[in-house]
Parts: sequence; structure tokens; C-alpha cells
Amino acid sequence: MAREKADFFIQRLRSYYGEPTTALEYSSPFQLLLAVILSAQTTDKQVNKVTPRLFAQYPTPEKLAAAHPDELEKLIRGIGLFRNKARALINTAQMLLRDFNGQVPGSREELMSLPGVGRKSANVVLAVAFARASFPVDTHVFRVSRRLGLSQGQTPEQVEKDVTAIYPEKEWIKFHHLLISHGREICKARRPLCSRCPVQKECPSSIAV
DNA sequence: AACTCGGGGCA
DNA sequence: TGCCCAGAGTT
Repeated sequence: MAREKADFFIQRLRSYYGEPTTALEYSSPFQLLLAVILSAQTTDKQVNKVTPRLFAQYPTPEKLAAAHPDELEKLIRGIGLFRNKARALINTAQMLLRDFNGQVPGSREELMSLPGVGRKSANVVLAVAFARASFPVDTHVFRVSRRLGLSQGQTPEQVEKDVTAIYPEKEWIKFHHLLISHGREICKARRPLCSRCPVQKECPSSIAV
């Protein structure tokens, strides 16, 4: 039931938004982890501006763990919260070496123990690098999923459980960017543009126009 | 659950 | 300028 409803929304939203315009650029679990830490409270597009230099200058946990905070800050300046993120990157690299043999861990608990990695970021790494069914729930996914009636959860964890159940394994990724695009362009937190919405008729939360 | 952090995008 | 966030950490 929920699956059929979600499939319908996917089909309609995909024809409206098309393929994702931006996505995190990386080529290893380590790089993905760094890009995910940087992506908090900003966009993939912004992150992709700094990751090429970041990856070139700090290709390994060893190099990043020994980075000078000031130089790292300069390198990632241009995205939001760069001071916090520079600290998080260095501390995460040190923790990878100390606790995880220099490897990116594969459980949610271990990932969330890393500085700068919350539940949403941990789920991105789990889903993309480890093919685990764990839907990353950001503010857009949370709001749009509830409005479309795919979940009635009151917390991000409850919404994550519902949406993950609808799309097991890696299929979530086909849906994720659509929820985010929709949340950003039409289904906005304040004053959603329901009159332009491609699924207005089928949306249980649509505002009559 | 509410609050803080704190920089880029945009009207 | 002022207002709004594609979160995480702390209380």
C-alpha cells in the first residue's frame, strides 16, 4: 500500500524534477565520510567546491589527522560552519586511526561516535558505502514525507523507519533527491507552492487554491 | 525538546 | 540588511 503510493509519487516527481543536479563527489569511503561531514547545513554544490583540494591535500587519515587547523580552515572556507567542520575533520581522522584501524566503520553506532557525524550523515555513509537500507532523514525529507502521507512519525527516527521500510536496500537513493528537490522548490516549510505542485491532487496535505 | 553554533544564499 | 537554512552537539 505505502509502496504503491510512494511509487506513484516517485514517477510524478521524477518527471517534474528529473535527475539530481548535484551530488556529493568522492571516490572512497574515506572521501565520502569527509564530504558528508562538510555537507551539514549546506549544499552538495558548495561541498563540491572544496573537496577536490581537500582530497588532494589530505588523501589519507594520517595526513588529515596531522593537519594544521588554520590551513585546513583556509582550505574549506567558502562553506558554512567551516571552523567547526575543520575541527570535526581532524578529530574524526584521529579517531579513525586510534579506534578503527584507519578504516571507515560500518555500523551506525560507530559512525555516530565520530565528531561531526550525526544520524543523518551516518545513514548516508551506511547506505552509499555499505549498501545498507537506512534512509537519511534531513529536514526536507522529514517534512515532505509527512505531508505526502508516507509517514506519520513525530520524530526523524520514526520517519526514517517508515521510509526505509518502503524502500529497502539501495532503492532509497532513487527517491531521496526527489524529496529534497521537492522540499526546496515547491513543498517549502513556509508557504508551500501547492498551486504549482505536480502531486497536489494526490497530496493529503495540499492547501486548496 | 529546546537551544546554540555561525556562514552562504537570496530577496 | 535581514531572514532563512541540504545538522550536529550540548543541556
